[in-house]
Amino acid sequence: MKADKNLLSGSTTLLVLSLLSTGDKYGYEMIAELDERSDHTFTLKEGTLYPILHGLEKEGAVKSYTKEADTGRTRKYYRITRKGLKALEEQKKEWVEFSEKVNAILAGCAPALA
Amino acid sequence: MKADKNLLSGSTTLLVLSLLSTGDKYGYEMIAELDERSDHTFTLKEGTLYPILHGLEKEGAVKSYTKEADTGRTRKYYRITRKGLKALEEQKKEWVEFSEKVNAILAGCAPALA
DNA sequence: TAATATACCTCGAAGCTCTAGGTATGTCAA
DNA sequence: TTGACATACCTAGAGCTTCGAGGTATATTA
Repeated sequence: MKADKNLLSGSTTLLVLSLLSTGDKYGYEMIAELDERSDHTFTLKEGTLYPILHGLEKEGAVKSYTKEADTGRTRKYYRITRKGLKALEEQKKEWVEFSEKVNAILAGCAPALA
Repeated sequence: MKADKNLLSGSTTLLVLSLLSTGDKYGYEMIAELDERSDHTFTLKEGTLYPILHGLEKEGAVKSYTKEADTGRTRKYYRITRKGLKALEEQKKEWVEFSEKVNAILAGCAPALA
């Protein structure tokens, strides 16, 4: 499980932007959706996600607004910007190249021990 | 480029063990081989690799021995152990699962902006 | 003989995530 | 109505990983 945590490092922004590309979402919702859609592999902690969202907003990749839910509770929604979409495309491309190269290295390694 | 650095995080040990599974190697050699086989995507720094090798040796995943090269220069070779091979298999499996899940999330995201 | 490449090493800075705390509100059961 | 729990947001500091920058030493080559 520890390895997963480290692997996750570096792809969290990509995952968050990817989520937001399908529609506006609020923080708590993103954590639940990522956790569910990854079968509990990507279980972002709040202490991880919120700073990331603040950072993305500061660099203009997302914009936030508050909206009241049916429950009466106030939520802070995030919407991806054009700039964010461009960043998403770029990071997606980097991820594909990266993963292909890791797979190429792994393909060249010896098979499992008997 | 920054993203690559972060993506690399967490997969370095996997890559190093993978290299060693094809034969004994010394540090400087691993750096060059990884760099070349990845088209300069995985350019491990010495300050990164040597501490990793020391850590792997401490936990019994590799063993080191010195050997004199034809040039007369002394090199420190590393050999992967049975324990290291098991770790490699495990990390390989984790990587495959992880990358598949990232791809699944990405597949669900909106297409590129026009 | 001086510069460069090889080959090893360590320390402190920087970046990212997590842990652990805090605040506040809505829901539901006792 | 009150206490527990889930929802929903936030931050500060610890921990882990990589990198940058430096150091040491030897072989090659100009």
